[in-house]
Amino acid sequence: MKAPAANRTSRTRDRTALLPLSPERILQAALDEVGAAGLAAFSTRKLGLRLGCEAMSIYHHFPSKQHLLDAMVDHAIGSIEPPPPGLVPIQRLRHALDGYRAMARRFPALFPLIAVHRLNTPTGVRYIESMLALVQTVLPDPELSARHFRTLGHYLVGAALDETSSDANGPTAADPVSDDFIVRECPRLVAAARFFRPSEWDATFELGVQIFLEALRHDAARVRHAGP
Amino acid sequence: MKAPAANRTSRTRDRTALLPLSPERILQAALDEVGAAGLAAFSTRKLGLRLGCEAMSIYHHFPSKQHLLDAMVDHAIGSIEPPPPGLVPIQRLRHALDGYRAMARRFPALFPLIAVHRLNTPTGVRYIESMLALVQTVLPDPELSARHFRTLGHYLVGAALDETSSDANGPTAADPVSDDFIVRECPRLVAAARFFRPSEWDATFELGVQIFLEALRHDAARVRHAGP
DNA sequence: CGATCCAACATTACGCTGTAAGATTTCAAA
DNA sequence: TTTGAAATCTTACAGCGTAATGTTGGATCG
Repeated sequence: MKAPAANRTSRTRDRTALLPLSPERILQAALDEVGAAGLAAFSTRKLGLRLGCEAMSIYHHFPSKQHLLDAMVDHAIGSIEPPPPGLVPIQRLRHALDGYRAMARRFPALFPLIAVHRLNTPTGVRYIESMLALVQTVLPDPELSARHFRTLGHYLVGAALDETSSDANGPTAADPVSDDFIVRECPRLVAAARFFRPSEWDATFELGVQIFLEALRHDAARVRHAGP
Repeated sequence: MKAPAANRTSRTRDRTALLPLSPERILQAALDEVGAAGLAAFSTRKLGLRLGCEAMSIYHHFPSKQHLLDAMVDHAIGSIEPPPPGLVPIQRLRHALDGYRAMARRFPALFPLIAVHRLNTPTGVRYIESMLALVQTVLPDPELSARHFRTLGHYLVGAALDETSSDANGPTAADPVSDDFIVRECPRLVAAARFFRPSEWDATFELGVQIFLEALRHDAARVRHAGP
């Protein structure tokens, strides 16, 4: 009364022999799928298709789709390269900032999720701790270092979000404004557009980093001057 | 053969008499619904429930849910208060930055969408143009003003996103790290947590603004000194 | 007046989603 | 070989956006 079991069995055996399901393989496939089709189109059924299994089989390794998404974010955060140890603190901080941006560029389709995600996993808090430690090395004052760390983070997330979401991932306005309108009403925007192109992103990001590091140095000198 | 028409008709008459559907009313109800239940739970059916109509009736006023979401973002951007005109440029810019943050706090549940949204509507590009004009008033150089505008925007979005998404809206890690772990492994984070509380957000945001405005002033002076 | 037309709203239906519940298969250990 | 547990599949359900189609009530016209 049921479908031919032989067919199903053989497929299953082939799969389990060649491609046993595992959290690692599922995670990698999920990252591939999001990278290829985008966050919005990511579904357990499509992931099952990519993995060669049914959607529900995934739930044996991840209790929910949210857990899988969390694992993806965790993987991305964990993939951020630590700055090289042989440099002065402020240069290590610079590398750390570049490392975060590089992560965003490695996972552009996932980044909108990363930006909004609370980093309350071991990987996440460890990353935060390491960045905070780096800022405190440059600026030992507890309050100022905490605030600088926060504002630096805000700039980082904002910049990475802009660079990744303008890629192709963010929702596009359903009826965008015409070029005519922009040319007619926004002369400054038209003139500045030249510096908004992707080829200019590196330089613009660098300017922001420069501004923050300069402010950090300045406050560090001020604190050193005020008290021991 | 159909359901009693009298019942349906009377309900319809009551509704059209008391609450005629319109884009404005739908938009307001949508903003209320998102504010109350969050972006993730926002659906055309629930919106219909709130409006006292069927889900499909909404489509007579908005061609798709995406159009409605775009209208919400547009409304939020359009609600940003322009800075008072009687101040020196840098103080107007300061007010403009506060105005953006105030908007984010007015629409915390919607902001994750705003942050990722391309502002390519008349309202959006006009807002960009006005902010760019403000930056150029302080720093006339075309390239530097364009880059400063961008980095300022990145900081603004990052800060607002952090303040709103930590509210309650962002996805929460499915199995968060224990407090024990944090206390054991992240001494700096524990020490700094005091400055991460919501009561400290104003001061931290102000520090970031200060840093950027100081950099703007500095570059403006540099440009004035270099050429006419 | 009745006929006509149309904007506004409702109904139904389709394919998609996440996932709960239960059946089934696979495989190692006893 | 039997047993037990782990891994996978099947089925089913409620909810989603929305295409297609119905229905209705009021304005416009002869």
